[in-house]
Amino acid sequence: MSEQNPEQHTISTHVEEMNELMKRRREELEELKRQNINPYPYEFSQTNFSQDIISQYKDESPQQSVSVAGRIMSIRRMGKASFCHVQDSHGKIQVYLKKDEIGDSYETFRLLDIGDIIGVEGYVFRTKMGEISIHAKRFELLSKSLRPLPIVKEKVDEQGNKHIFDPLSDKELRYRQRYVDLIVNQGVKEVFIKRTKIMNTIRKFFDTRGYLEVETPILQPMYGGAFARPFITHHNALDIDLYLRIADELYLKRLIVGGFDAVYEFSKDFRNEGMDRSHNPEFTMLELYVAFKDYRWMMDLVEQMVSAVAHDVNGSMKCKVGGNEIDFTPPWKRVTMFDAIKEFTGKNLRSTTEEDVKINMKELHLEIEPGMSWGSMIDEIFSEFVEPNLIQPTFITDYPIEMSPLAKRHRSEQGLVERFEVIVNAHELCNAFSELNDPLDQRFRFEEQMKLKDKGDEEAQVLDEDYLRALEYGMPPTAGLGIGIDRLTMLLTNQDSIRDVLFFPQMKPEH
RNA sequence: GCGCCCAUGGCUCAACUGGUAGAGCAGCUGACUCUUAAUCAGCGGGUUGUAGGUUCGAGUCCUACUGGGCGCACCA
Repeated sequence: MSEQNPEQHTISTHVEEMNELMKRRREELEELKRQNINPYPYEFSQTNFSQDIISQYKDESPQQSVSVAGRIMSIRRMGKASFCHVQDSHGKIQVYLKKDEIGDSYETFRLLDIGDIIGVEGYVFRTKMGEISIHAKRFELLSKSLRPLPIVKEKVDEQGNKHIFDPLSDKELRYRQRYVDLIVNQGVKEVFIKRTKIMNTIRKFFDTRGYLEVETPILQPMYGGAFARPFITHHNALDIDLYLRIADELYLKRLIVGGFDAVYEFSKDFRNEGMDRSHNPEFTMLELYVAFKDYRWMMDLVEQMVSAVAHDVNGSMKCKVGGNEIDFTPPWKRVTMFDAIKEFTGKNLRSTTEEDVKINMKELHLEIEPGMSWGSMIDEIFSEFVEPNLIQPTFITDYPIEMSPLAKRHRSEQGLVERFEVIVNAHELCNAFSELNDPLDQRFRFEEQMKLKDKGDEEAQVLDEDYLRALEYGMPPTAGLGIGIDRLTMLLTNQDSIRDVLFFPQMKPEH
């Protein structure tokens, strides 16, 4: 039955689910076919973009012929002449069609709707009311739309301010049907274009320094490089379970062992955890590893890179995020974790015992959960009392060793590792350390993690024997970095939900 | 996972303490060959997320479910 003529499908299925608006459009589709107009032709030679036409128009110049293609976003019919706005990938332009000019096809235009995609050929002119428009000589239907689009109207007032009326605001519809959101909501595209620009700028920044972009496995026989519960899948032919990566860290460092000086990857990572404004089950992490460098060097690099990206994307080192203005101009403040805690709690916890910290936790009214180590309590105090206060980009350095099984012991501070995070707008933006390359210490740290795992910590890391084998061959001193691309995009585009920087955020099934 | 809030025509929203659903835009018919949130005249469109319950009567109250939002937890 696969040879059925598509013609026979047109009004067949799902008629009962259709409302009158959709039925009406199918009737128009039939009418177009009856008139021998192909509602879905194969190509159109589009030579101009709406925005270029508008920005390049000069009243004195001779008539310019143009050809644009896009979606009809509004129609104003006045008997034998009509105006409509056509939206292409760059913007919108008004089109003027009159019967004297386009003849019989004016009747075809009567069968068109908001949402239909057309191609228009004509010349550019300015209307009496002052809007640069296209006087159509000819138009062609390029795709008939069968569903009514949400109608968003806008008005530009005398001061040139745009007023949007009834924007499509239903978040569920916007996320589930992002295509509709992109069509009708101005500005949504901009966020995603910026997202790509951010990644391109980072790529350029690294490439000019000779760092190699690489790809490593997403399906891993063993997961590692972060604290998180993984997604599990199954390979039928091998009959083994595989994990979707939670990080690519251990693979990139294997490549450093293999002799690359610097490798990076934009890594789609997957973590089987709760979802909220800053967490999507799949997200994008940039990881970079550079041989013969340490975390101090990495701080300078991060400062340069992020400020370059901010400037490239927004044309300024400063950007508005919520109610704050964030200034990415280097140098950023650098403060150790313990100095930061002292600054915001008045407590010096650097040379304390586990018992001392417990007393301080109580004084600060924080709950002590069973099995909390010295390091995890310090971390808790930090996230409660320090992090919320850090708005401008700030390097927090030198973390407790328990929280960082892949980071190198601090060269001079007992119980700490050489690690930093950058906090911006009260959230972690990146995480970096001098990488642990002592294979014996790494084995010891993995074993500590395994003990936690045995105690029921589902997020403790697992011992990776092959990774240890790689380290045993010798890894040079290395600096490593991870940056959440989604969160960086949120910052630079002033979006407060990760769903607004992902085209298709994870949603529960519709029905 | 827990708590709070939300769900009404294609879209944006209304409907006082429960009285049997209304507007704007979009759509349709007609008028209009420089309009622009076009205008003018007329018309149609809803088993109010789903399933139960209370009531003479439920969009409105109750219960469960589904989906969404926010917060908390989890989140290295």
